[in-house]
Amino acid sequence: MEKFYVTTPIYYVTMKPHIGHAYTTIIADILARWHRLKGEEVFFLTGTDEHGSKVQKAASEAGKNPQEFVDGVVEFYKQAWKALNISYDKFIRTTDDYHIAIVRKFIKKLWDTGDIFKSKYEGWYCLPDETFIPESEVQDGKCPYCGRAVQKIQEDAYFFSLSKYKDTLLRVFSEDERFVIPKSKANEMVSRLNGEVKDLDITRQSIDWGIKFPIDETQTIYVWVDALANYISALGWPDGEDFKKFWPADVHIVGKEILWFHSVIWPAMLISAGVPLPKTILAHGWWTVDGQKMSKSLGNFVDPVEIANKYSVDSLRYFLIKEMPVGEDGDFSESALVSRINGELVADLGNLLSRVLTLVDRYKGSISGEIEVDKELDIEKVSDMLDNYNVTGALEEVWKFIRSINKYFNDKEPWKLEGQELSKVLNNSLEALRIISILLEPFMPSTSLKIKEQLGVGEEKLDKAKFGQFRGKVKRGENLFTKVNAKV
RNA sequence: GUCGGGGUAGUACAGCGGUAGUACGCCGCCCUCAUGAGGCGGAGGUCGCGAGUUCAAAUCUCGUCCCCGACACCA
Repeated sequence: MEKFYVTTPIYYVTMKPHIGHAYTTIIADILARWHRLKGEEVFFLTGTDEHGSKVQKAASEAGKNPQEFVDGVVEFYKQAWKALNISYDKFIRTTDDYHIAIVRKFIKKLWDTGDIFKSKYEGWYCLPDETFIPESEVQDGKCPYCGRAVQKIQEDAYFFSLSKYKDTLLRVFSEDERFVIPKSKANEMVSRLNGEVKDLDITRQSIDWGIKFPIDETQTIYVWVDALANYISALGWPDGEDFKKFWPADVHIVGKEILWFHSVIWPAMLISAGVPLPKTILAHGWWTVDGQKMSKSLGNFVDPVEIANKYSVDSLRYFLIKEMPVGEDGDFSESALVSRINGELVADLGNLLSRVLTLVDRYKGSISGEIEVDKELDIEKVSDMLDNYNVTGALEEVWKFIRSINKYFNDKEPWKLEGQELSKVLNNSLEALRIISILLEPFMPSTSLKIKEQLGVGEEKLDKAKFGQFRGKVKRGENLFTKVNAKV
Protein backbone atom coordinates (compact mmCIF):
# COMPACT_ATOMS: atom_id res chain seq x y z
CA MET A 1 0.00 0.00 0.00
CA GLU A 2 1.18 3.51 -0.79
CA LYS A 3 2.04 5.66 2.20
CA PHE A 4 2.00 9.41 2.72
CA TYR A 5 3.76 11.26 5.53
CA VAL A 6 2.96 14.96 5.90
CA THR A 7 4.09 17.35 8.61
CA THR A 8 3.45 20.89 9.76
CA PRO A 9 6.15 22.78 11.62
CA ILE A 10 5.82 22.39 15.35
CA TYR A 11 4.53 25.71 16.59
CA TYR A 12 6.36 27.82 19.10
CA VAL A 13 4.16 28.12 22.16
CA THR A 14 4.58 31.70 23.23
CA MET A 15 1.11 32.64 22.00
CA LYS A 16 -2.24 31.28 20.82
CA PRO A 17 -2.50 30.11 17.20
CA HIS A 18 -3.35 32.79 14.64
CA ILE A 19 -4.59 32.65 11.08
CA GLY A 20 -1.12 31.79 9.75
CA HIS A 21 -0.79 28.71 11.93
CA ALA A 22 -4.27 27.68 10.86
CA TYR A 23 -3.36 28.12 7.20
CA THR A 24 -0.31 25.86 7.36
CA THR A 25 -2.21 23.24 9.28
CA ILE A 26 -5.20 23.32 6.93
CA ILE A 27 -2.95 22.74 3.90
CA ALA A 28 -1.47 19.73 5.66
CA ASP A 29 -4.94 18.49 6.55
CA ILE A 30 -6.14 18.77 2.96
CA LEU A 31 -3.18 16.75 1.72
CA ALA A 32 -3.63 14.14 4.43
CA ARG A 33 -7.33 13.78 3.63
CA TRP A 34 -6.64 13.68 -0.10
CA HIS A 35 -4.23 10.78 0.26
CA ARG A 36 -6.62 8.93 2.55
CA LEU A 37 -9.29 9.49 -0.09
CA LYS A 38 -6.99 7.79 -2.58
CA GLY A 39 -6.82 4.84 -0.22
CA GLU A 40 -3.26 5.40 0.99
CA GLU A 41 -1.93 4.93 4.49
CA VAL A 42 -1.36 8.41 5.88
CA PHE A 43 0.59 9.78 8.81
CA PHE A 44 -0.13 13.43 9.54
CA LEU A 45 2.05 14.99 12.21
CA THR A 46 1.71 18.31 13.98
CA GLY A 47 2.74 19.54 17.41
CA THR A 48 4.47 22.17 19.47
CA ASP A 49 7.99 23.46 19.99
CA GLU A 50 8.32 24.18 23.68
CA HIS A 51 11.95 24.87 24.56
CA GLY A 52 14.19 27.91 24.33
CA SER A 53 14.83 31.25 25.90
CA LYS A 54 11.75 32.97 24.53
CA VAL A 55 9.43 30.42 26.09
CA GLN A 56 11.36 30.70 29.33
CA LYS A 57 10.98 34.46 29.22
CA ALA A 58 7.27 34.34 28.34
CA ALA A 59 6.70 31.91 31.20
CA SER A 60 8.41 34.09 33.77
CA GLU A 61 6.47 37.11 32.55
CA ALA A 62 3.28 35.10 33.09
CA GLY A 63 4.52 34.19 36.56
CA LYS A 64 4.69 30.49 35.78
CA ASN A 65 7.38 27.87 35.50
CA PRO A 66 8.07 26.88 31.89
CA GLN A 67 6.40 23.48 32.00
CA GLU A 68 3.20 24.88 33.52
CA PHE A 69 3.21 27.65 30.98
CA VAL A 70 3.61 25.43 27.90
CA ASP A 71 1.03 22.93 29.16
CA GLY A 72 -1.43 25.80 29.15
CA VAL A 73 -0.63 27.13 25.69
CA VAL A 74 -0.64 23.67 24.10
CA GLU A 75 -4.32 23.36 24.97
CA PHE A 76 -5.09 26.36 22.77
CA TYR A 77 -3.52 24.54 19.84
CA LYS A 78 -5.31 21.29 20.46
CA GLN A 79 -8.65 23.06 20.80
CA ALA A 80 -8.04 25.12 17.67
CA TRP A 81 -7.24 22.06 15.58
CA LYS A 82 -10.34 20.35 16.87
CA ALA A 83 -12.46 23.35 15.98
CA LEU A 84 -10.96 23.48 12.48
CA ASN A 85 -11.52 19.80 11.79
CA ILE A 86 -7.82 18.94 11.57
CA SER A 87 -7.34 15.20 11.19
CA TYR A 88 -3.82 14.82 12.57
CA ASP A 89 -2.60 11.37 13.47
CA LYS A 90 -0.11 12.48 16.09
CA PHE A 91 0.53 15.59 18.15
CA ILE A 92 4.14 15.80 19.26
CA ARG A 93 5.48 18.02 22.05
CA THR A 94 9.20 18.63 22.33
CA THR A 95 8.86 18.23 26.09
CA ASP A 96 7.69 14.62 25.61
CA ASP A 97 10.15 12.13 27.14
CA TYR A 98 10.55 10.00 24.01
CA HIS A 99 11.36 13.08 21.94
CA ILE A 100 14.04 14.20 24.40
CA ALA A 101 15.64 10.74 24.38
CA ILE A 102 15.69 10.56 20.59
CA VAL A 103 17.12 14.06 20.16
CA ARG A 104 20.02 13.09 22.45
CA LYS A 105 20.54 9.92 20.45
CA PHE A 106 20.42 11.89 17.19
CA ILE A 107 23.01 14.38 18.45
CA LYS A 108 25.30 11.53 19.53
CA LYS A 109 25.04 10.14 16.05
CA LEU A 110 26.21 13.47 14.57
CA TRP A 111 29.02 13.52 17.13
CA ASP A 112 30.08 10.00 16.13
CA THR A 113 30.21 11.07 12.50
CA GLY A 114 32.66 13.78 13.57
CA ASP A 115 30.47 16.67 12.47
CA ILE A 116 30.30 18.37 15.86
CA PHE A 117 33.17 20.39 17.29
CA LYS A 118 33.75 22.68 20.24
CA SER A 119 34.43 26.36 19.70
CA LYS A 120 33.39 29.79 20.97
CA TYR A 121 30.06 31.41 20.30
CA GLU A 122 30.27 35.16 20.06
CA GLY A 123 27.23 37.37 20.04
CA TRP A 124 25.43 40.38 21.41
CA TYR A 125 24.14 39.70 24.89
CA CYS A 126 21.67 41.63 26.97
CA LEU A 127 22.77 41.13 30.53
CA PRO A 128 19.56 42.18 32.34
CA ASP A 129 17.38 40.05 30.00
CA GLU A 130 19.90 37.20 30.06
CA THR A 131 19.52 36.52 26.32
CA PHE A 132 21.56 36.70 23.18
CA ILE A 133 20.19 39.18 20.63
CA PRO A 134 20.62 38.36 16.92
CA GLU A 135 22.79 40.87 15.06
CA SER A 136 19.86 41.99 12.90
CA GLU A 137 17.76 42.90 15.93
CA VAL A 138 20.31 44.98 17.75
CA GLN A 139 19.35 48.64 17.39
CA ASP A 140 22.17 51.14 17.86
CA GLY A 141 23.88 48.81 20.26
CA LYS A 142 20.70 48.50 22.32
CA CYS A 143 18.46 45.58 23.22
CA PRO A 144 15.20 45.76 21.20
CA TYR A 145 13.19 44.46 24.18
CA CYS A 146 14.42 46.59 27.06
CA GLY A 147 16.40 49.32 25.30
CA ARG A 148 19.49 48.82 27.42
CA ALA A 149 22.99 48.45 26.00
CA VAL A 150 24.01 45.02 24.76
CA GLN A 151 27.57 43.72 24.94
CA LYS A 152 29.58 41.36 22.84
CA ILE A 153 30.35 38.25 24.85
CA GLN A 154 31.83 34.86 24.15
CA GLU A 155 30.95 31.51 25.58
CA ASP A 156 31.86 27.89 24.92
CA ALA A 157 29.56 26.24 22.42
CA TYR A 158 29.43 23.24 20.13
CA PHE A 159 29.06 23.66 16.38
CA PHE A 160 27.72 21.52 13.56
CA SER A 161 29.82 21.45 10.36
CA LEU A 162 27.15 22.79 8.09
CA SER A 163 29.70 24.15 5.60
CA LYS A 164 30.88 20.61 4.90
CA TYR A 165 27.52 19.81 3.25
CA LYS A 166 27.26 22.88 1.05
CA ASP A 167 28.19 21.11 -2.20
CA THR A 168 26.09 18.05 -1.48
CA LEU A 169 23.08 20.25 -0.83
CA LEU A 170 23.64 22.29 -3.98
CA ARG A 171 23.61 19.01 -5.89
CA VAL A 172 20.32 17.96 -4.26
CA PHE A 173 18.76 21.27 -5.25
CA SER A 174 19.93 21.05 -8.84
CA GLU A 175 19.06 17.40 -9.34
CA ASP A 176 15.64 17.35 -7.70
CA GLU A 177 13.00 19.75 -9.00
CA ARG A 178 10.62 18.74 -6.24
CA PHE A 179 13.00 19.14 -3.30
CA VAL A 180 11.72 22.64 -2.59
CA ILE A 181 8.42 23.94 -3.97
CA PRO A 182 7.90 26.59 -5.26
CA LYS A 183 10.89 27.05 -7.54
CA SER A 184 11.33 30.71 -6.67
CA LYS A 185 11.93 29.80 -3.03
CA ALA A 186 14.35 27.04 -4.04
CA ASN A 187 16.32 29.63 -6.00
CA GLU A 188 16.64 31.79 -2.91
CA MET A 189 18.11 28.89 -0.99
CA VAL A 190 20.53 28.09 -3.81
CA SER A 191 21.73 31.66 -3.93
CA ARG A 192 22.31 31.63 -0.18
CA LEU A 193 24.16 28.34 -0.43
CA ASN A 194 26.35 29.84 -3.12
CA GLY A 195 27.37 32.54 -0.67
CA GLU A 196 29.15 32.04 2.63
CA VAL A 197 27.79 29.11 4.64
CA LYS A 198 28.85 29.26 8.27
CA ASP A 199 28.96 26.37 10.67
CA LEU A 200 26.02 26.36 13.01
CA ASP A 201 26.19 26.71 16.78
CA ILE A 202 23.96 23.99 18.15
CA THR A 203 24.35 24.45 21.91
CA ARG A 204 24.16 27.28 24.42
CA GLN A 205 25.56 27.49 27.88
CA SER A 206 23.38 30.37 28.97
CA ILE A 207 20.05 28.70 28.25
CA ASP A 208 18.46 26.40 30.72
CA TRP A 209 15.03 25.46 29.35
CA GLY A 210 15.87 22.78 26.82
CA ILE A 211 17.39 19.39 26.20
CA LYS A 212 20.84 18.83 27.70
CA PHE A 213 23.66 18.22 25.24
CA PRO A 214 24.67 14.55 25.72
CA ILE A 215 28.38 15.12 25.10
CA ASP A 216 28.67 17.92 27.64
CA GLU A 217 25.81 18.22 30.10
CA THR A 218 26.62 21.82 30.96
CA GLN A 219 25.30 22.79 27.54
CA THR A 220 21.73 22.97 26.27
CA ILE A 221 20.81 21.98 22.72
CA TYR A 222 19.81 24.92 20.53
CA VAL A 223 16.04 24.95 20.17
CA TRP A 224 16.02 24.65 16.37
CA VAL A 225 17.97 21.40 16.37
CA ASP A 226 15.66 20.05 19.03
CA ALA A 227 12.63 21.13 17.01
CA LEU A 228 13.67 19.79 13.61
CA ALA A 229 14.30 16.34 15.03
CA ASN A 230 10.58 16.04 15.81
CA TYR A 231 9.94 14.79 12.29
CA ILE A 232 11.83 11.59 13.01
CA SER A 233 11.39 11.33 16.77
CA ALA A 234 7.62 11.20 16.25
CA LEU A 235 8.15 8.06 14.20
CA GLY A 236 10.50 6.47 16.74
CA TRP A 237 13.81 6.84 14.88
CA PRO A 238 15.87 4.75 14.28
CA ASP A 239 14.12 1.43 14.91
CA GLY A 240 10.43 2.26 15.32
CA GLU A 241 7.83 0.58 13.11
CA ASP A 242 6.41 3.95 12.08
CA PHE A 243 9.85 5.17 11.09
CA LYS A 244 10.41 2.16 8.86
CA LYS A 245 6.98 2.54 7.34
CA PHE A 246 6.67 6.30 6.86
CA TRP A 247 10.14 7.84 6.53
CA PRO A 248 11.19 9.67 4.38
CA ALA A 249 8.56 12.35 4.73
CA ASP A 250 6.62 13.03 1.55
CA VAL A 251 6.25 16.68 2.42
CA HIS A 252 7.24 19.09 5.18
CA ILE A 253 4.95 22.12 4.97
CA VAL A 254 6.61 25.29 6.21
CA GLY A 255 6.27 29.06 6.11
CA LYS A 256 8.80 30.81 3.89
CA GLU A 257 10.65 32.26 6.87
CA ILE A 258 11.82 28.87 8.11
CA LEU A 259 12.72 27.37 4.76
CA TRP A 260 16.47 27.66 5.36
CA PHE A 261 16.16 25.50 8.46
CA HIS A 262 14.12 22.89 6.65
CA SER A 263 15.81 22.75 3.27
CA VAL A 264 19.44 23.27 4.32
CA ILE A 265 20.14 22.72 8.01
CA TRP A 266 17.76 19.80 8.48
CA PRO A 267 18.91 17.92 5.35
CA ALA A 268 22.57 18.49 6.29
CA MET A 269 21.98 16.93 9.69
CA LEU A 270 20.10 14.03 8.12
CA ILE A 271 22.91 13.33 5.67
CA SER A 272 25.37 13.44 8.55
CA ALA A 273 23.28 10.95 10.51
CA GLY A 274 22.85 8.71 7.47
CA VAL A 275 19.09 9.26 7.25
CA PRO A 276 17.35 9.68 3.85
CA LEU A 277 16.10 13.16 2.98
CA PRO A 278 12.46 14.25 2.91
CA LYS A 279 11.05 14.24 -0.63
CA THR A 280 9.63 17.76 -0.67
CA ILE A 281 9.65 20.89 1.42
CA LEU A 282 6.67 23.04 0.54
CA ALA A 283 7.08 26.71 1.43
CA HIS A 284 4.05 28.95 1.57
CA GLY A 285 3.67 32.70 1.89
CA TRP A 286 2.35 35.02 4.55
CA TRP A 287 -0.99 36.55 5.39
CA THR A 288 -1.44 40.21 6.05
CA VAL A 289 -4.63 41.38 7.76
CA ASP A 290 -6.55 44.23 6.15
CA GLY A 291 -3.38 45.03 4.26
CA GLN A 292 -1.14 45.15 7.32
CA LYS A 293 1.45 42.78 8.65
CA MET A 294 0.36 40.86 11.72
CA SER A 295 2.33 42.02 14.71
CA LYS A 296 2.29 42.28 18.45
CA SER A 297 2.43 46.04 18.38
CA LEU A 298 -0.63 46.31 16.15
CA GLY A 299 -2.36 43.53 18.07
CA ASN A 300 -4.06 42.46 14.83
CA PHE A 301 -3.68 38.71 15.08
CA VAL A 302 -6.77 37.01 13.70
CA ASP A 303 -8.02 34.14 15.82
CA PRO A 304 -9.04 31.33 13.43
CA VAL A 305 -11.38 29.77 15.99
CA GLU A 306 -13.30 33.02 16.36
CA ILE A 307 -13.69 33.29 12.59
CA ALA A 308 -14.78 29.66 12.32
CA ASN A 309 -17.38 30.18 15.04
CA LYS A 310 -18.66 33.38 13.48
CA TYR A 311 -18.98 32.08 9.89
CA SER A 312 -18.23 28.35 9.68
CA VAL A 313 -15.17 26.17 9.68
CA ASP A 314 -15.55 25.31 6.03
CA SER A 315 -16.02 28.94 5.03
CA LEU A 316 -12.66 29.68 6.61
CA ARG A 317 -10.95 26.62 5.13
CA TYR A 318 -12.35 27.47 1.71
CA PHE A 319 -11.32 31.10 1.92
CA LEU A 320 -7.75 30.45 3.03
CA ILE A 321 -7.11 28.02 0.20
CA LYS A 322 -8.96 29.87 -2.55
CA GLU A 323 -7.75 33.36 -1.72
CA MET A 324 -4.01 32.79 -1.95
CA PRO A 325 -2.02 30.33 -4.07
CA VAL A 326 0.53 28.33 -2.07
CA GLY A 327 3.87 30.12 -2.17
CA GLU A 328 2.49 33.60 -2.60
CA ASP A 329 1.43 36.17 -0.02
CA GLY A 330 -2.15 37.21 0.49
CA ASP A 331 -4.44 39.38 2.54
CA PHE A 332 -7.08 38.31 5.03
CA SER A 333 -10.10 40.50 5.60
CA GLU A 334 -13.61 39.73 6.74
CA SER A 335 -15.07 41.61 3.79
CA ALA A 336 -13.15 39.39 1.35
CA LEU A 337 -14.28 36.34 3.31
CA VAL A 338 -17.92 37.43 3.21
CA SER A 339 -17.68 38.12 -0.49
CA ARG A 340 -16.49 34.56 -1.14
CA ILE A 341 -19.14 33.10 1.14
CA ASN A 342 -21.95 34.95 -0.63
CA GLY A 343 -20.61 34.81 -4.15
CA GLU A 344 -19.19 31.29 -4.23
CA LEU A 345 -20.26 29.11 -1.32
CA VAL A 346 -23.88 30.28 -1.31
CA ALA A 347 -24.41 31.25 -4.94
CA ASP A 348 -22.48 28.40 -6.61
CA LEU A 349 -22.37 25.35 -4.36
CA GLY A 350 -25.27 25.92 -1.95
CA ASN A 351 -27.51 27.11 -4.73
CA LEU A 352 -26.74 24.11 -6.94
CA LEU A 353 -27.66 21.59 -4.28
CA SER A 354 -30.75 23.53 -3.37
CA ARG A 355 -32.18 23.92 -6.88
CA VAL A 356 -31.48 20.33 -7.84
CA LEU A 357 -33.05 18.85 -4.72
CA THR A 358 -36.18 20.96 -5.06
CA LEU A 359 -36.88 19.49 -8.48
CA VAL A 360 -36.02 15.99 -7.32
CA ASP A 361 -38.56 16.36 -4.51
CA ARG A 362 -41.20 17.46 -6.95
CA TYR A 363 -40.51 14.65 -9.43
CA LYS A 364 -42.09 11.36 -8.41
CA GLY A 365 -40.70 8.98 -11.02
CA SER A 366 -37.45 7.01 -11.00
CA ILE A 367 -34.26 8.77 -11.92
CA SER A 368 -32.06 7.55 -14.75
CA GLY A 369 -30.58 8.62 -18.04
CA GLU A 370 -27.46 8.93 -20.11
CA ILE A 371 -24.54 10.91 -18.66
CA GLU A 372 -23.74 14.09 -20.57
CA VAL A 373 -21.87 16.30 -18.09
CA ASP A 374 -18.76 14.17 -17.65
CA LYS A 375 -16.71 16.26 -20.13
CA GLU A 376 -17.03 19.19 -17.76
CA LEU A 377 -14.76 17.59 -15.16
CA ASP A 378 -11.13 16.59 -15.49
CA ILE A 379 -10.46 14.46 -12.41
CA GLU A 380 -6.95 13.66 -13.62
CA LYS A 381 -6.15 17.35 -13.57
CA VAL A 382 -7.50 17.81 -10.04
CA SER A 383 -5.56 14.77 -8.96
CA ASP A 384 -2.29 15.94 -10.55
CA MET A 385 -2.62 19.34 -8.98
CA LEU A 386 -3.11 17.89 -5.52
CA ASP A 387 -0.24 15.47 -5.99
CA ASN A 388 1.90 18.49 -6.85
CA TYR A 389 0.63 20.43 -3.83
CA ASN A 390 -1.32 22.96 -5.87
CA VAL A 391 -4.32 22.99 -3.54
CA THR A 392 -5.59 26.32 -4.83
CA GLY A 393 -5.59 25.15 -8.44
CA ALA A 394 -7.30 21.89 -7.55
CA LEU A 395 -10.06 23.66 -5.65
CA GLU A 396 -10.50 26.05 -8.57
CA GLU A 397 -10.91 23.07 -10.94
CA VAL A 398 -13.63 21.61 -8.74
CA TRP A 399 -15.27 25.00 -8.64
CA LYS A 400 -15.25 25.30 -12.43
CA PHE A 401 -17.17 22.03 -12.48
CA ILE A 402 -19.71 23.33 -9.96
CA ARG A 403 -20.25 26.43 -12.12
CA SER A 404 -20.60 24.33 -15.24
CA ILE A 405 -23.30 22.19 -13.63
CA ASN A 406 -25.19 25.31 -12.63
CA LYS A 407 -24.98 26.38 -16.25
CA TYR A 408 -26.06 22.95 -17.47
CA PHE A 409 -29.06 23.07 -15.18
CA ASN A 410 -29.88 26.51 -16.38
CA ASP A 411 -29.60 25.67 -20.08
CA LYS A 412 -31.70 22.51 -19.79
CA GLU A 413 -34.47 24.32 -17.91
CA PRO A 414 -35.58 21.10 -16.20
CA TRP A 415 -38.46 22.92 -14.46
CA LYS A 416 -40.12 23.01 -17.86
CA LEU A 417 -39.41 19.34 -18.60
CA GLU A 418 -41.10 16.13 -17.57
CA GLY A 419 -40.72 12.36 -17.93
CA GLN A 420 -37.53 10.90 -19.43
CA GLU A 421 -36.02 14.28 -20.26
CA LEU A 422 -36.40 15.55 -16.71
CA SER A 423 -35.19 12.26 -15.31
CA LYS A 424 -31.99 12.51 -17.32
CA VAL A 425 -31.17 16.04 -16.22
CA LEU A 426 -31.75 15.06 -12.61
CA ASN A 427 -29.54 11.99 -12.93
CA ASN A 428 -26.72 14.09 -14.39
CA SER A 429 -27.06 16.76 -11.73
CA LEU A 430 -27.24 14.32 -8.83
CA GLU A 431 -24.25 12.34 -10.07
CA ALA A 432 -22.33 15.60 -10.46
CA LEU A 433 -23.20 16.58 -6.89
CA ARG A 434 -22.18 13.17 -5.59
CA ILE A 435 -18.78 13.45 -7.27
CA ILE A 436 -18.41 17.02 -6.05
CA SER A 437 -19.03 15.79 -2.50
CA ILE A 438 -16.16 13.32 -2.87
CA LEU A 439 -13.72 15.82 -4.35
CA LEU A 440 -14.57 18.47 -1.75
CA GLU A 441 -14.00 16.16 1.21
CA PRO A 442 -10.33 17.13 1.71
CA PHE A 443 -11.12 20.84 1.52
CA MET A 444 -14.44 21.06 3.34
CA PRO A 445 -15.07 17.81 5.21
CA SER A 446 -18.23 18.81 7.03
CA THR A 447 -19.83 20.34 3.93
CA SER A 448 -18.96 17.21 2.00
CA LEU A 449 -20.74 15.17 4.65
CA LYS A 450 -23.81 17.42 4.56
CA ILE A 451 -24.10 17.00 0.79
CA LYS A 452 -23.80 13.23 1.10
CA GLU A 453 -26.52 13.20 3.76
CA GLN A 454 -28.91 15.16 1.59
CA LEU A 455 -28.14 13.00 -1.42
CA GLY A 456 -28.59 9.92 0.73
CA VAL A 457 -25.26 8.38 -0.22
CA GLY A 458 -22.60 7.02 2.12
CA GLU A 459 -18.93 7.84 2.58
CA GLU A 460 -17.12 7.20 -0.68
CA LYS A 461 -13.43 7.07 -1.64
CA LEU A 462 -11.96 8.48 -4.81
CA ASP A 463 -12.54 5.28 -6.79
CA LYS A 464 -16.28 6.07 -6.61
CA ALA A 465 -15.83 9.39 -8.35
CA LYS A 466 -17.12 8.05 -11.66
CA PHE A 467 -20.35 9.01 -13.36
CA GLY A 468 -23.08 6.39 -13.56
CA GLN A 469 -26.57 5.76 -12.34
CA PHE A 470 -27.51 7.78 -9.26
CA ARG A 471 -28.58 5.51 -6.40
CA GLY A 472 -29.04 7.73 -3.34
CA LYS A 473 -32.19 8.30 -1.29
CA VAL A 474 -32.51 12.05 -1.50
CA LYS A 475 -33.59 13.94 1.60
CA ARG A 476 -33.58 17.70 1.33
CA GLY A 477 -32.06 19.39 4.38
CA GLU A 478 -30.86 22.77 5.55
CA ASN A 479 -28.94 25.10 3.26
CA LEU A 480 -25.22 24.37 3.16
CA PHE A 481 -24.20 27.98 3.74
CA THR A 482 -26.05 31.06 4.91
CA LYS A 483 -25.81 34.32 3.10
CA VAL A 484 -24.09 36.98 5.20
CA ASN A 485 -25.96 40.26 4.93
CA ALA A 486 -24.12 42.47 7.39
CA LYS A 487 -21.78 44.97 5.83
CA VAL A 488 -18.26 44.55 7.18
C1' G B 1 24.89 46.59 -1.08
C1' U B 2 24.47 41.40 -3.37
C1' C B 3 20.94 38.05 -5.49
C1' G B 4 15.82 37.14 -7.05
C1' G B 5 10.55 38.44 -8.42
C1' G B 6 7.21 41.94 -10.32
C1' G B 7 4.75 46.60 -12.64
C1' U B 8 -1.71 44.54 -17.79
C1' A B 9 -9.54 47.29 -16.76
C1' G B 10 -11.87 50.32 -10.24
C1' U B 11 -9.65 45.77 -7.50
C1' A B 12 -7.18 40.79 -7.67
C1' C B 13 -4.68 38.26 -11.40
C1' A B 14 -3.89 35.24 -16.33
C1' G B 15 -1.62 35.75 -21.06
C1' C B 16 4.76 35.78 -22.48
C1' G B 17 5.70 36.87 -30.82
C1' G B 18 0.11 37.12 -34.46
C1' U B 19 -7.18 41.32 -33.67
C1' A B 20 -5.97 42.70 -25.18
C1' G B 21 -8.53 38.07 -21.29
C1' U B 22 -10.78 35.83 -16.42
C1' A B 23 -12.99 36.75 -11.56
C1' C B 24 -15.16 40.41 -8.30
C1' G B 25 -17.32 45.33 -8.64
C1' C B 26 -20.29 48.77 -11.93
C1' C B 27 -24.52 49.71 -15.82
C1' G B 28 -28.76 47.66 -18.76
C1' C B 29 -32.17 43.84 -20.14
C1' C B 30 -34.37 38.90 -19.24
C1' C B 31 -35.79 34.58 -16.34
C1' U B 32 -38.02 32.07 -11.93
C1' C B 33 -36.12 25.47 -10.39
C1' A B 34 -33.03 27.66 -6.45
C1' U B 35 -30.66 30.89 -0.15
C1' G B 36 -33.36 38.87 -2.77
C1' A B 37 -30.35 33.06 -5.87
C1' G B 38 -29.72 32.61 -11.86
C1' G B 39 -29.00 34.03 -17.36
C1' C B 40 -27.65 37.40 -21.35
C1' G B 41 -25.52 41.92 -22.95
C1' G B 42 -22.49 46.42 -21.95
C1' A B 43 -19.07 50.20 -20.25
C1' G B 44 -14.02 50.32 -18.65
C1' G B 45 -6.91 49.32 -20.42
C1' U B 46 -1.83 54.40 -24.94
C1' C B 47 -0.27 46.12 -21.08
C1' G B 48 5.32 51.47 -15.80
C1' C B 49 8.36 54.83 -19.26
C1' G B 50 11.94 55.31 -23.59
C1' A B 51 14.50 53.11 -27.54
C1' G B 52 15.77 48.74 -30.55
C1' U B 53 14.88 43.77 -33.20
C1' U B 54 10.67 41.99 -36.33
C1' C B 55 5.96 41.84 -41.66
C1' A B 56 4.06 41.76 -36.50
C1' A B 57 6.00 43.26 -29.38
C1' A B 58 2.25 42.84 -22.87
C1' U B 59 5.17 39.06 -25.10
C1' C B 60 12.26 39.27 -27.32
C1' U B 61 16.81 42.91 -26.43
C1' C B 62 18.89 47.28 -24.16
C1' G B 63 18.20 51.45 -21.11
C1' U B 64 15.29 53.87 -17.29
C1' C B 65 11.88 54.63 -13.11
C1' C B 66 9.04 52.42 -9.29
C1' C B 67 7.36 48.28 -5.99
C1' C B 68 8.26 43.69 -3.39
C1' G B 69 11.14 39.45 -1.46
C1' A B 70 15.85 36.67 0.45
C1' C B 71 20.47 37.66 3.00
C1' A B 72 20.93 32.86 9.19
C1' C B 73 14.44 35.27 15.20
C1' C B 74 8.97 34.87 12.95
C1' A B 75 2.91 30.16 9.89
